[in-house]
Amino acid sequence: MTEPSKLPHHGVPEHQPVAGGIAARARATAGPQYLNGLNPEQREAVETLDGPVLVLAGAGTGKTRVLTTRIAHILSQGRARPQEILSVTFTNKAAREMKLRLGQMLGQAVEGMPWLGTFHSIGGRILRIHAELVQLKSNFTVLDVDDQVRLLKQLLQAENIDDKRWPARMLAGLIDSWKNRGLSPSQVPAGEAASFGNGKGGKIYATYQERLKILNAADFGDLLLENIRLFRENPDVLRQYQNRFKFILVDEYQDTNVAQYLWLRLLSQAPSRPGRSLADVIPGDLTSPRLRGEVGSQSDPGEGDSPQTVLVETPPHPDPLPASGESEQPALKNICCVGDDDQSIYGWRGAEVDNILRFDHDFPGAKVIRLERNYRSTGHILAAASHLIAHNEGRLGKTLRTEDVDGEKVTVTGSWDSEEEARAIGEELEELQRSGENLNNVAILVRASFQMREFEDRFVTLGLPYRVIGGPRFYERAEIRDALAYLRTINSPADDLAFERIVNVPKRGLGDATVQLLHDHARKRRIPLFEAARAVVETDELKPKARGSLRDLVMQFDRWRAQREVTSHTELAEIVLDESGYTEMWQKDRSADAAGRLDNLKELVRSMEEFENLQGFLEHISLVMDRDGEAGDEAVSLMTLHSAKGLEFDNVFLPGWEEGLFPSQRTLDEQGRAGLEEERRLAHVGLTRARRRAKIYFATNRRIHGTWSTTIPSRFLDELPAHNVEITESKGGSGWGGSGGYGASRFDNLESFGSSYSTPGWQRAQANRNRGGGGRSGGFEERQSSFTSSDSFSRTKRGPMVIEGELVAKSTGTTSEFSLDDRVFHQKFGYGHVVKIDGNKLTIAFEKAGEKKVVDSFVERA
DNA sequence: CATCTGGTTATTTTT
DNA sequence: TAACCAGATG
Repeated sequence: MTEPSKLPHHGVPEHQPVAGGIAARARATAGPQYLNGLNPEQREAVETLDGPVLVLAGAGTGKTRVLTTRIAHILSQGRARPQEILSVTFTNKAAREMKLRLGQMLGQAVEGMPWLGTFHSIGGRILRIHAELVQLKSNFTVLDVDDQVRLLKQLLQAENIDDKRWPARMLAGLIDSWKNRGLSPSQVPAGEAASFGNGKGGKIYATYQERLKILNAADFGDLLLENIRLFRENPDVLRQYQNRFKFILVDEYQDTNVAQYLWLRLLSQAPSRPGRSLADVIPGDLTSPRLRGEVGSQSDPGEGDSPQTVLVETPPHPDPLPASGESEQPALKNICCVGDDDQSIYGWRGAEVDNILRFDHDFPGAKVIRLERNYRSTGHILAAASHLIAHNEGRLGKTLRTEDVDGEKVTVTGSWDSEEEARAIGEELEELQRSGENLNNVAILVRASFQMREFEDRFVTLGLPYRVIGGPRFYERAEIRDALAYLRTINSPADDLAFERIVNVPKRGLGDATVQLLHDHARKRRIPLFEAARAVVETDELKPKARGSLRDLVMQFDRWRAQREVTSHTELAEIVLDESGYTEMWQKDRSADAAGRLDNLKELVRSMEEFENLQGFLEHISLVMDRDGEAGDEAVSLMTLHSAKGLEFDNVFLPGWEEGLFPSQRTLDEQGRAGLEEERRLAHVGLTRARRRAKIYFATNRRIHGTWSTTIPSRFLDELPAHNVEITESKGGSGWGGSGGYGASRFDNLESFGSSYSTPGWQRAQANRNRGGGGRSGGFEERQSSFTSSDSFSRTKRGPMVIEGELVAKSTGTTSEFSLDDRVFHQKFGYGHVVKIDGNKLTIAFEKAGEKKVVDSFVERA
């Protein structure tokens, strides 16, 4: 996998200089080679091997480097063998990155690090080994959200719950959040359990778990939660892992949820003696005030289930030695958590910032090391980001500093509306391009994905290459899941969810009625759906058409299963996709993304090659598949702030800094101050992605859900230090009558922002504004009327704008190879025909997307 | 059983 | 506005 032949230099982060002059260099020569170039704090983080360590690693301070070097250090010091180190990350990408860097550092393949991976993949691996102890078989299926929802829908129907009022999706989210908090069905506080489906929510959660066992399946949450249950109910198993892992390393600790925290806690205790119970393993103190408050406060004190003890679950067998167990504080393992509280942006998904804030409480005697030397951004950018994040209260506090030059100031640009914003950024991008900047060094980071559309439209007209990062992950795409469902059905005939998914895809005339019949049969005879299908085909319960169709399908699957013995799994996949008519279905589909879907299917089959057999492939696919590729050609990256975490670019554009959008009104409404702080961290993450240039934008008018509304510049703008910020004029905005005046008044407004944030009146002004903002849950749209009138105004403005776009296009001077009425295909918009030609600039009427202006190199003849 | 139509609802997203 | 889904229609 990781080739030892990789260039040794490749993995060295960025442009980190050899730290701090003579002293450091002298010391560096003293230690082993791999310690060279670490600054003193990094070095301390690497060399402090004993006891709990928390490394607070600010943005761009060499976090991954510390983590990998620490592993190298442990190995080279002979403190542990590779298989004795547990090293967890959140994403596959991070795990891959670590493997890669480690391989380079050690000059060796890292196959010997079997326990380096994501929480979920490691949890899943442990679970497969001991599957029978949690009522599963080791080849259990990992369900995706789709499967979960489908299953829950069935359960809701069985309970006669109106799924209009109580959507399955909502329950899926609820169950997921319970699992994130480490709560099994019996542990969910009664009040919460009753909050869904007329009090039946908790019951359905329990039934859902039972159904999962019958289906031999686990959802993502189970990979951790069932793991925790495994450990709690089987102390000997837990002990085995406690013994094995001499060192534990955790990446992105600020993103851990309660379940992950509990899992880590269990593993990080020194192994207890055999015969002792859970009380040893989980000291009562584990239920920290935070957890107790969270779990306990939400249920009635009088409930029989005693929610307070939830986290110290009663073991299956009563503790034989409770008294002595309590007083002992079991020794803690050598656990090292790396994270940055200022980059915690996944609170809404269950991450507990508190985990990192309370680290030294949870792990007494922990050593806390701060990495504050930033090797990424220039001075002004770093100062702006630091100043901004300093407005947060719930943080451990770090001050990033750099030895780099001040560089360019952060710019703030106001525009009339979001369209002008996109235009302004488009022009800046062209300017960058002209000045020889590689577009791979440029990113546009938005708060919400709907903002991307405007940029895409603009870039398409400009012919500016861009790529969208994020969006649905590879294995989440419908075509991939369909293909997987076929393979799952072949592999395990009892996988009802998979069979149900593809029974009528492509259309075979087997609709709801047929499926319902199969369900009835299956339930009555307690057999899987597939077997029910086989049986039903023998009866005359179905209409001849459906019956024949179903018989064919059953026979096909029988044939494929037989073929499995004599064919490689990749070949089998091709055969299945072909014979089932699935490939054909997409070939016939004329929509824009059909071609892409076919590509994805090919990619899926190709990726199967890396696995031994079908079984192995299916076990890992849901955990390991992610889109990665896309390295490809030079292009501007377009993504959300969330998906930008961990990345860096020379030039970063940050549009949409407006109240309501950023910070998001919804977050503010739902999470209050905590929500605001998380939004602010998001802003901090955005700014710190930039190496050399950070450019912020806000628009005065934005269309939200189809209606125009006036917006106020984001409060985060007021929180930027005036000294490091420059107000610039929107380039796209200059030159129109009317808008200049508006722009100027905007700037008046802005003029005050720099100096006002620190003035005494600032707080009050801010409060006023907030009140105005808070009270306008409808106010966001309220101004609409005043802007319907301005709509005609802006429409007249659109005239010159379009011409401008054409001028840019004309300047390229080439004549198009297309002619009027040509039928063409565009990657994004699909099929259409040419209605106008202007140099290399085409106007195309798309079948689906309507009329668009597109540069000819972006379309091909259809 | 497939297709059409109207009502509804709008972040962020590993695994 | 637009995209998605559920129920009514052919």
